[in-house]
Amino acid sequence: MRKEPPERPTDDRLLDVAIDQFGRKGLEGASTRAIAAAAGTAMSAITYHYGGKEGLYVATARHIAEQMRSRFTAVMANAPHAADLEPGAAIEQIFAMAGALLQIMLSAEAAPWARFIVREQMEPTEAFEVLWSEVMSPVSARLVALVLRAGAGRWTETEARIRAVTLIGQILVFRVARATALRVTGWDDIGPRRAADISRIIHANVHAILASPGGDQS
Amino acid sequence: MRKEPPERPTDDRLLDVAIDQFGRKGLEGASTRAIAAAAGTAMSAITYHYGGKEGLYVATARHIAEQMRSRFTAVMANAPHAADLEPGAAIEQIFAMAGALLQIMLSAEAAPWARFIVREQMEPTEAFEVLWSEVMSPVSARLVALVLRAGAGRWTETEARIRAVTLIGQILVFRVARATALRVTGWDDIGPRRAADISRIIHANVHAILASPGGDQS
DNA sequence: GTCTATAGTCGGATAGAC
DNA sequence: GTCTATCCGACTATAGAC
Repeated sequence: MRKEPPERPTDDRLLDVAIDQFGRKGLEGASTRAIAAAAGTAMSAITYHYGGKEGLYVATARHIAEQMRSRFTAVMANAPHAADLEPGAAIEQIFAMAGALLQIMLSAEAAPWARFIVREQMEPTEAFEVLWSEVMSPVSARLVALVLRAGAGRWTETEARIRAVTLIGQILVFRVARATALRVTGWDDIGPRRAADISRIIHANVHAILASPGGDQS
Repeated sequence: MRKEPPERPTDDRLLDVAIDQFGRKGLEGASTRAIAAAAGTAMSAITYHYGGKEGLYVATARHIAEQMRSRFTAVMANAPHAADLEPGAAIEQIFAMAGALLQIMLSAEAAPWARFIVREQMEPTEAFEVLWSEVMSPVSARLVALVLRAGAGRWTETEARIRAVTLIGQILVFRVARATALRVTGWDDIGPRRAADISRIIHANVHAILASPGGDQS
């Protein structure tokens, strides 16, 4: 009876452990010994597969970027161009993006990703460039375009960009300041039911922020 | 000509460097040798003043908590009890708190604090308890009470708490996801003028989220 | 492709001089 | 109160067997 039923490849197992360890301890805090041990292999396997600790670190960023990208493209796949949308339709698209982002942020698998990414926000390395260009840039570009359409001329480009950041912040906070969010709400965890409560309120907030005063009410 | 003009005490200099180093590298990534060297003293000074690396780490959390607490109490000092306020007045109080929080988050001195705190969010240690009880708990308790008043019965306690978290998130994002916020806005830094732009939009967002549909418009 | 063995560096803690 | 000197464990990297 093995721990890894179908015996996944060594390099994949290393990557899984690396996401967790680098996210928790950082590049310098995590040790290759501990990563290799948790992956059930020898430390030198890291050298063989990734060329060393830093190589594994960048590979980790690339893997996270790929995973998040695939989840976003699933949502944004057949979405129309922002420029072609009426303001009301743009808001609907923003609801869809916000919902998807919240779902990713609250999912258990996103926890290790988030830890890794937040570290890169504070002390960006080569890995941040990968995350930005692969995931954040396309997602934020679309969000800004949609906010601009939803504003229907009420906001400048800069104002739309700032608004986009505040929208993202409302969702990110539940992952990035999770410990605090749990204390404030008095929860010990965020299950599907509570996720729905959060989603409902963020939906209401986004609508309140973006809907034009005399516009359509969804 | 000395580097430290009035020759500040060794323990204070160690604390300053520790905030920066622990924030950037984490508890395990930062080295006592590097901290002591940057503070211009010997490593054994850490043992003498703080009992070791972990002692310095907790002392760092305590120092950050004190600094933030003093800034918040300056804002919340003569503020009336939330329960005594009309909804409109409660919103005004929330504007004041949001403005103060944003100012702290955007200040240069908050950058090292934020790095330290965000790490604690992801992997809470004993230090998180200090930060929560000294700063976050009183601030968030007041914010939740104000949101509840601003809602004037429209929201349950839980809904008010979730809303409070989303309000905080809009501000935190500019510190916690600063690297991304700068990319999205296209800025290379956030000066006073841009801080005012952000403040204005957050003000508008808070108003849109909290003001009752038929209520007073500020 | 995965392992063991080992080299060389750097970490935190501590003893003891001043 | 601050320093130097030293111990020893943990780290990354690498060579080489299989």
